[in-house]
Amino acid sequence: MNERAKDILSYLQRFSRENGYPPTIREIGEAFEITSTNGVRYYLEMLEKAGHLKRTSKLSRGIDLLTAAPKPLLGIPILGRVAAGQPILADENFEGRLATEEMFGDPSGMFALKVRGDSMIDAGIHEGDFVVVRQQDRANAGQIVVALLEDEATVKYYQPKRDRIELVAANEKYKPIVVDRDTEFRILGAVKGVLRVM
Amino acid sequence: MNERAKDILSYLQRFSRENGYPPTIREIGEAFEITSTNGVRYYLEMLEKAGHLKRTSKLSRGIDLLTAAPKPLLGIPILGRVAAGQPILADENFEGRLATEEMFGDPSGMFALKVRGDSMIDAGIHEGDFVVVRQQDRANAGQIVVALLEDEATVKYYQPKRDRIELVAANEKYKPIVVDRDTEFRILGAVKGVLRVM
DNA sequence: TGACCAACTGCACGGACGTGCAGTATGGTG
DNA sequence: CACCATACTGCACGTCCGTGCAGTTGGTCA
Repeated sequence: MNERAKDILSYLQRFSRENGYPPTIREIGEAFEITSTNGVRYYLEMLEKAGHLKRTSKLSRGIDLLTAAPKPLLGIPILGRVAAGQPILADENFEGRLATEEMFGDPSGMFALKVRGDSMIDAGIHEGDFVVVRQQDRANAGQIVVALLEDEATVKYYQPKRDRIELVAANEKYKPIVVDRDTEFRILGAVKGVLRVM
Repeated sequence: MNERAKDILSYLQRFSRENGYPPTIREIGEAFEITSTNGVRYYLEMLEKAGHLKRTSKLSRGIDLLTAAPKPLLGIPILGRVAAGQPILADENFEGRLATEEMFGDPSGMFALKVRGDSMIDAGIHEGDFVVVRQQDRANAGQIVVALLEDEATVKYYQPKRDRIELVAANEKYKPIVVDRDTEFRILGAVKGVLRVM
């Protein structure tokens, strides 16, 4: 695949993005000063063989781009070592991207809650933070869970005992909440992350 | 705009997404069992007047969708009050979505760093957390900044004094770092958020 | 110098496609 | 019951568009 073919491919991508539909053979020809439709077809066949697009025969604008344009760099770059002198966003520093998708995986079955109160402050969860929760109705001992206690959702450490469940705060000021069998209680999910916006 | 028009609009969106180009009038007609092309045109005009699309006359597949299909639900839903009985992910609870784009705005000029050490633990920034940083070379007193001190990046409170700068930790164990005029020092950015994955 | 290939031109054909106009079934409203 | 709007049908017209085939141009290599 030569330079001109690549130019045509990126033209196809730009045209599709701007117009919402791909160009016709003749429109491509105009853009590249190819007067014959077969001059264009020559390149389209080339691009199709190279796997960059799929054509539907006899269909106007039947060009389906397979190599989508690279995403506009979603997310915030994560940097590793930052040394003096070199620009911060240099490639050597780059370690990945911060995007909720990447960090927490499939968002279905996940939700977030804004934290009220300071009961989990020793776990680094402050008032106003968002906790990222994976929906589940069971949890392991010691996990931080979101639980529903008499119509209110709370974030606490989960400590099941023989005959009861204790919900322990991460703050000396608060005593553990003891949940016995008679209390309406439900685990909503396990805390998988914390996000704070300042 | 009626129900059928909405159906047609979402068909247009699905078709475009799946094929890379919008359908022709006749293709729409087939999908909705409208035998006359003018039956379809009737709806296209309606949708165009309602501002959902723009048509280029005399052009095959000249449909430009303006109301883009809702994104495939990027991000994690943020819930407000969660009450017993009703399903967690009910609409009434929904308060927005957790996505780095939405929370921190334009990602250009932003970066993230993994925190080492416990010097900011009282500010709820723990070892292993990511701090989200907006690149800037100045900061206000009291802001948490990422600063470059002799080839090492540190996260601290920024406290400028008359003749020196103090970088204060949020942990009793550490004394403020005093930066005088002779020390190589640079502010990399201001901390705008914290993200922890557990 | 002649064979060969890449990169086209030129043209005709037929079907796909948008447009315009006229007409109609259906269901409400005064 | 007439009147009107909605939601179409039916058809002809012209042009847009992809296809097929034949031919040309310029460069390279033996």
